[in-house]
Amino acid sequence: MAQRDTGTEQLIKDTAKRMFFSEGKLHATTQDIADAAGVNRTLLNYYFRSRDILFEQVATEARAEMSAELDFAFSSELEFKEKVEQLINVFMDQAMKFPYREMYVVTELNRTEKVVPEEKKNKIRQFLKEINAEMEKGKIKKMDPRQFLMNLFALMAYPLITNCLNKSLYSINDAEYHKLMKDRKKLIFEMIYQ
Amino acid sequence: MAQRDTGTEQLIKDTAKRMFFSEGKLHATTQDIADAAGVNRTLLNYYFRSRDILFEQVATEARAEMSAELDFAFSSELEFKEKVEQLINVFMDQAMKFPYREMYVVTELNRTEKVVPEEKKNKIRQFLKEINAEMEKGKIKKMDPRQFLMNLFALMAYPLITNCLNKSLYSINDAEYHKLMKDRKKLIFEMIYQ
DNA sequence: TTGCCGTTTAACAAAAATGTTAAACATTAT
DNA sequence: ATAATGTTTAACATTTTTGTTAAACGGCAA
Repeated sequence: MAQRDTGTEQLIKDTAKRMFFSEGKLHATTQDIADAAGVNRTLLNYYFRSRDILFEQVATEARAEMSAELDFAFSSELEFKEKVEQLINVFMDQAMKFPYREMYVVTELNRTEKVVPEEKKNKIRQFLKEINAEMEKGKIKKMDPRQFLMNLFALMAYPLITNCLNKSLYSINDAEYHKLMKDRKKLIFEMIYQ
Repeated sequence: MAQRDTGTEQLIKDTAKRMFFSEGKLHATTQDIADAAGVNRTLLNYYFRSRDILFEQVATEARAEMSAELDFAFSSELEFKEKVEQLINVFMDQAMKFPYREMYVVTELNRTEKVVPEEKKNKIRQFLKEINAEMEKGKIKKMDPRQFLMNLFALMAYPLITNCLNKSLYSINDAEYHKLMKDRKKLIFEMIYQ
């Protein structure tokens, strides 16, 4: 059998991801995506059968990619301090590429009433314990470990979500913004870890 | 002439705001809003002529409300420290009511390519100077004042945007979440101001 | 009452977005 | 070459969402 695979299916998915996650075009229609990918809209139906299936697939892969990132950092064998450092690095690099991905996943959660699988909750619980242990050791400021985690993710994700607004507010271009975000990695670490 | 004013126009706007800003239902259609408001969909056209006009009006009012909040805190006559304290209070109270409002404004900015008026940029610049002065005085940790501002807003806004996810992750209910957010005010202040 | 006028409704119309089909196209194996 | 098969396209159909119209309703003033 001839498996031709012109890469169109992947192109469509990548284009959808770029529009949703990089450009924040949350209202993109199938036509918008087809145009951006430079293909006929019918191909979206040919490859994915329906808009909903395409969108669901994109969302599922996004969740999986994020999970993989976080798991990588959460369950590495490093010391807590290095683990946090790695988490910041990995997460922010990804968030710089796909600033709206997390927001997409979050609002998707809102819309579809999906639940977080128990397995992931366990990983979080495990990490919360590690945070707590580090606090007991006096390495980081004592607080509710959940607050610590929220702080960490807030500091990483938020400035990238508000990318556009910030560039406008501070009258800076992409390059300057990029530098600001790169500097942020260190700054967040110092702020969190003190 | 008889001005009857049954309050329907306001009801529709308030319902739209609630769905967008409180419930995060960004994909709500006119029918969704009419249903939620318990009115006939035609009334949306009667009062606002078109969906776009209604949405634009809602977005404009949202921007104005946020501006008002921030101006109130930014240009008060308080000392810097108290100003920050007030900002946290005002902003977080609002963000607890309308967790998705800021995100709506931001993505709207993304979609419509609106620019931030010079007047607002000036207010920010002014505040950045104050931040800088406070750093010079050694009251707060030295860093790029823009990073300071991003930190502040990140810590305030993000956990409320990810409301749903957090409640699920930490297996907590609305009341507990509310308490967590209340505690956060103090925590953010300490973290920022140290 | 009766007519006015703002409000509300239902039925219809138009537009936008999505989905389906059949045929054209292109590559590979035979 | 040509049959087979995966890919792409255009035309059409359906569904969803939005917009319009005319008529009904209801309070109030003349």
